[in-house]
Amino acid sequence: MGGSMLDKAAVILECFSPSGGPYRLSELSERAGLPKPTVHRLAGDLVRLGWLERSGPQYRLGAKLFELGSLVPHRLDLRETALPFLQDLFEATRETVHLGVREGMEVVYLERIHGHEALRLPSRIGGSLPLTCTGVGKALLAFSGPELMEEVLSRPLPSLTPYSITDPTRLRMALEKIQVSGLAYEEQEAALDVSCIAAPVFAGGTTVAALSVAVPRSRFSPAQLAPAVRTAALGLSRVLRGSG
Amino acid sequence: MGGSMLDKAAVILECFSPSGGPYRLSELSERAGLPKPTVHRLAGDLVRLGWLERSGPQYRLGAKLFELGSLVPHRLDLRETALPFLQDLFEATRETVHLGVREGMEVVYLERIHGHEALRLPSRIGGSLPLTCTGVGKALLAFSGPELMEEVLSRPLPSLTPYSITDPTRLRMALEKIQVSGLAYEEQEAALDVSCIAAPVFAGGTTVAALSVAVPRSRFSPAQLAPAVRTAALGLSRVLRGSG
DNA sequence: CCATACTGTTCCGTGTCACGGAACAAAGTT
DNA sequence: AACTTTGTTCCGTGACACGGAACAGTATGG
Repeated sequence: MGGSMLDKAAVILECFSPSGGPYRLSELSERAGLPKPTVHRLAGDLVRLGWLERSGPQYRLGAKLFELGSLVPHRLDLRETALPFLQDLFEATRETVHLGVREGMEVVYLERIHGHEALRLPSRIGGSLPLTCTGVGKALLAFSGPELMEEVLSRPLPSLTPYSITDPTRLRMALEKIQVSGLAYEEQEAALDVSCIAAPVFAGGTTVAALSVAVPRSRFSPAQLAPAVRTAALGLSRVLRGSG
Repeated sequence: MGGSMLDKAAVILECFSPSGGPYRLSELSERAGLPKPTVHRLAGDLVRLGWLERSGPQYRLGAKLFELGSLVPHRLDLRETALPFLQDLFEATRETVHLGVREGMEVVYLERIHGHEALRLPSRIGGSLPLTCTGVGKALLAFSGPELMEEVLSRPLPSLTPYSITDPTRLRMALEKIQVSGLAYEEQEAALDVSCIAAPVFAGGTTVAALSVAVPRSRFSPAQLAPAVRTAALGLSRVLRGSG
């Protein structure tokens, strides 16, 4: 473990997650826990391959990774078929729209579209967050079977804000409400002053994704948003059913 | 060259570009030009790292690559700030919208948004095409300095369709028109039955990107589209000027 | 049912090339 | 100018990547 050259390269690349920011050789060496000459050599190789880029003393992730990452098949397909529905949802609400899938005990965001307003959020395309703190996550969790739900509920619940639900009993009740209504609500559990409403996307009998719309708390009006989110999720589910 | 373990791993991963489709061990071995046991061992390592995924006998690109690829900084920043303008452009035209940057003698697409209509195009997020055959490419080429233009014009011009411009003289004239008008037109040069109109995006005195709208030939009406494309490109340029 | 032609996998002796401490150079800091 | 930290080169050692060969599964078809 931690032996081969590939492992070391992977450790170096993962130093850039999630911050992505540029690092210098020494910082990389420290973060990766590898001796400096080793990082020097490997980073040089990675630059040669286009997986890292170097400007002066700064290393950053390279273009080749973007190219390869864009080809990851399951991600690509879902994103492509979902995009029109996300567009519809955006146009209907003019708010920030998300598409996410479950990966283990986390939600990974595949797409995120928004208008000119900033809306500071912890979500990022390709980034992951706890299932329990976000609208998309709760929608996924509520419809991914009781085993996973119990598994998640049995562990300490992470929190992103003071409003994140950390009490298993409260979370269980919330999830049951979601199962009944088919819609997940979230208020300031992922970011302060942001509320969110999400709906699951089904295909072939299982939950494959969820989409959501996030809005500033002041503008949050569930009655307006709920139908749009539900419509988009159902539309996407229908198309996925047809092709998959 | 072709020596170290990393190089071999890179060769294997690049087998998935641009088709992305799943491959079996033997196919990988052949495509990569590496002996079967070697690919077996390396692919196993790559799976362990999350760079590849394996379902039965099929190998495909893994989730970790998507995650890392989404963090590539220059790409991420530009995409994020451009998105609202792409949305505007999409809403104004309701047609397929592209954002691309130049990389060497090719255009790389960073974003591509569209509605429910399919519109078969060779462009793909993360994918690259010749500068000379696409609207975005021609816009980038026309505003990337005379050295690059001459360099490109001095080489054989690739073609994606029978309508792609392969005559250097004709291309030079087209580029000069683009320089004057600030808009690039393209008709069926990248895909049959698809026309396109593109505009460059400037920041800090250089051309950093271009955006375009692609429409079925039957619906192509430059007078409608040109102002929208120009507006979006100028808006994005202004914001980039402010923050870059 | 066995022959045939593939696949994917394990084995293992060989030799290469990755390794990282140490020494050096370059660039800041006080 | 003395000192600290960073980036880079060197090189002897030994771990481990290598891939041919042999084996084991799995589809085709006589």
